Amino acid sequence: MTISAIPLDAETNAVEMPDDHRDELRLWLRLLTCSNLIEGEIRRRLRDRFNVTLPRFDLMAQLDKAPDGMTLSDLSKRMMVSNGNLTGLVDRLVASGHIDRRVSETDRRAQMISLTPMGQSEFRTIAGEHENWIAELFGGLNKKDQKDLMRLLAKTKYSARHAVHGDNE
Amino acid sequence: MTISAIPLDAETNAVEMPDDHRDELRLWLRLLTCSNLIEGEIRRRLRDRFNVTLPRFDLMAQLDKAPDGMTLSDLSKRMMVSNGNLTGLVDRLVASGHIDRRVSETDRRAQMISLTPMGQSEFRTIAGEHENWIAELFGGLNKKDQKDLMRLLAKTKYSARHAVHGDNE
DNA sequence: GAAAATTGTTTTAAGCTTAAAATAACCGGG
DNA sequence: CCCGGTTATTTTAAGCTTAAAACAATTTTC
Repeated sequence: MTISAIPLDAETNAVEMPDDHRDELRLWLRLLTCSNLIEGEIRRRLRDRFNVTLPRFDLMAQLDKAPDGMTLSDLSKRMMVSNGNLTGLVDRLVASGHIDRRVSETDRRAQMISLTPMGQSEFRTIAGEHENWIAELFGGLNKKDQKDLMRLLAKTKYSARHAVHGDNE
Repeated sequence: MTISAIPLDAETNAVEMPDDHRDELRLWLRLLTCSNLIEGEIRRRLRDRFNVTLPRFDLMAQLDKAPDGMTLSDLSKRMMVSNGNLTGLVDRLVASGHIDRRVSETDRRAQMISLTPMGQSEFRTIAGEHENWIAELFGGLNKKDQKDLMRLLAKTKYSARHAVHGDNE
């Protein structure tokens, strides 16, 4: 079967239009808009109501799941940010008394980072509110919408990862 | 009809669980992951292949759609970033010869920003590639998936906007 | 037409972010 | 034990981002 066997369909004015990817572009722009809209509102509320930034909150969320603490490298992988970024973030959270850093007992290069009691208590208060905000922001979607969106985003994530890493990782 | 008329269903162990919003939280985390994954890859490719940042590219994209130029305020609204942010971004793009700024003839406070011929030509090269990257990243979704996702994201956007602005705007 | 409100832009201070280079400690042979 | 490679972290330089304050020009209102 040669290429010429494929019949030309109604859309074959394709001479001046190598590939039309405008739909994908619009999809991406809409995804980005949603993400930015929600993230922006979360940042705003965290700042206004709890005087905390999103990166600080994210870091504390990771630590809350690891009662025994984590190293900077672990945090860096989990949060998908650079090591250097974390150095500064951790410095500021230590300074504000939310987290503790102590040199690992088994590896003098590494530091174990953990929430202070104050940090944990403050985080949990914020996290409770945060969960309500998210529910509010997604309030316009019914359970079926949520399920469908979840599935399509899983597919999107897989698709993007595939394109990013070329199958491996 | 009083509240007591509502029968207790199977899920009513709700005593220790005021509202369960974990599904929405997972949905949000997945949306964020998708967005960050794709945006990160786009940033990386823009930098590696064209030595340009995403904000610069976004700014040029706005200008490309407005041949007669735009003011900083217009750009600020379109791009949804702060004015102060734009001042710096524009400074750097003027310095690199991609855009022009001239005082508005009708309003001495305002400046008209527009692409230089070099800026436009460079932008269009990049934009072509960019569109292909997006198509590649979303390649795992068929047309129906894309249509469904588009619809659900529209709903999400509406829902979030509603929660952000409380109906108005 | 002058005061008041609004609009357009810049400055400032603080924090976030990255890549790349530097430093330091570990680990696995030989 | 020491050499080379790896891993953990920090530093550096540059750019992005914001909110708030400042300033300047325009428009509105009386």
